[in-house]
Amino acid sequence: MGTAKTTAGRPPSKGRQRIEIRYIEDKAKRQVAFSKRRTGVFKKASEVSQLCGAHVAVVVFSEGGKAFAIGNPSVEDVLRAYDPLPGEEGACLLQVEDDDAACRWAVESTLRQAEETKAHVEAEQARMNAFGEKVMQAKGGRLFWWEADVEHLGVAELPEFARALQRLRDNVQRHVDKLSSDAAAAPSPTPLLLLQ
Amino acid sequence: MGTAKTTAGRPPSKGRQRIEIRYIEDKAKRQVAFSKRRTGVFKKASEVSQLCGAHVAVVVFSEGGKAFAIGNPSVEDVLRAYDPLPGEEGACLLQVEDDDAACRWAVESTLRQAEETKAHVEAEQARMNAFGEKVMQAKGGRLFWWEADVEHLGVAELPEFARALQRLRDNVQRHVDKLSSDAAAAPSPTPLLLLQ
DNA sequence: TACGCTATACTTAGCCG
DNA sequence: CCGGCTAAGTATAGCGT
Repeated sequence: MGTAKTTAGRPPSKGRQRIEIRYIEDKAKRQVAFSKRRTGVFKKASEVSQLCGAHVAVVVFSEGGKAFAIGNPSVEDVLRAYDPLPGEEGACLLQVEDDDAACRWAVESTLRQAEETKAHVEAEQARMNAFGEKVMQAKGGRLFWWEADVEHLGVAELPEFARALQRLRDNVQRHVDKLSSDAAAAPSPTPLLLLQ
Repeated sequence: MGTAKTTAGRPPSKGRQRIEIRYIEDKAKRQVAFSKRRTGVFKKASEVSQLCGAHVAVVVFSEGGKAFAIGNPSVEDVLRAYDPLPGEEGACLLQVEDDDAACRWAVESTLRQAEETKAHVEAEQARMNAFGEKVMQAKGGRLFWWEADVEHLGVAELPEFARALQRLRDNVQRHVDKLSSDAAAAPSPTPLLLLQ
């Protein structure tokens, strides 16, 4: 008895232990975990792709800056479809009143999207403009996108989101006011910010 | 006894059954599997990110053309790092996994690649849906769909839109309150990180 | 269509070679 | 670093609500 671990010389392996999903401080363990889990994620991704005929791309950068990627039909194709990879956007002018980092990110994305496929976007907008239906609902017969999203937001992101909405609402109000009074003036008094 | 294996009125559930990793013909099952597994992949990806401090991006297109994505620090950041911009020398070593699995789907999906061309166009639409799903709050972008709609909407429709936004904001506020009280009750130091 | 449940298949932490 | 082993933790297929 005592510490009799049984199996005399070899402990029967403690088997998988529960771990917290926090940064693994131990470098060796971290690297092993990365290797194993990266494989796991890739496998899962491939399964989704095969089982559901979905197009997927996964890109992972290790801390060492090494990149690993997998994709169906190919990483490039999927990423390109998701975002027409930047390159010739150049500088763009747009109205911005927030210097928040998140805002910049969003704006950049939006710009790329608009620049690259303005026509498609407009076509889609025309469809969404079925405002008579409701400013666009999520496709899956879900609630409005904002309702669904709010529930998925983390507590840290909510305040920022709330602020964003406030600004958006103000924007709308501005448009209302503009349309109510007059729409002949040219948009010049608006502060312009240069983003790249 | 006889066939009495049904535990009276409730079958004891067959539990998880083994399935082949091949395209699920049954549309309903396929959709369910997609939904569940997409969540699973995202979770795994986020775990790799957290545990190993790795940057990761996952983009998934459902057959319906709906896009889903997650990324740390952000999908765009990771993708941009992955794809060396013409002029911005990405000094990152690129190592594409040449796994057996990888090749397999690539081959199989090559057949669907033909239709992929069309998917490119639909991608724009999908991308916007993705934004909705992930709540990318583009604040000042002038060309974001809702903004564009606003400009095209008549005076009569704006109030309704504004109301919708108001409702949204209230929704957020409610959620914030809820999370705040929860946080106060439970001293959980981890509110919820990014990555769904 | 989206969840919740249960039994199981699958993934993987800890070790060793 | 890669691969194998074991046992325990997770993800999920099939159903029901």
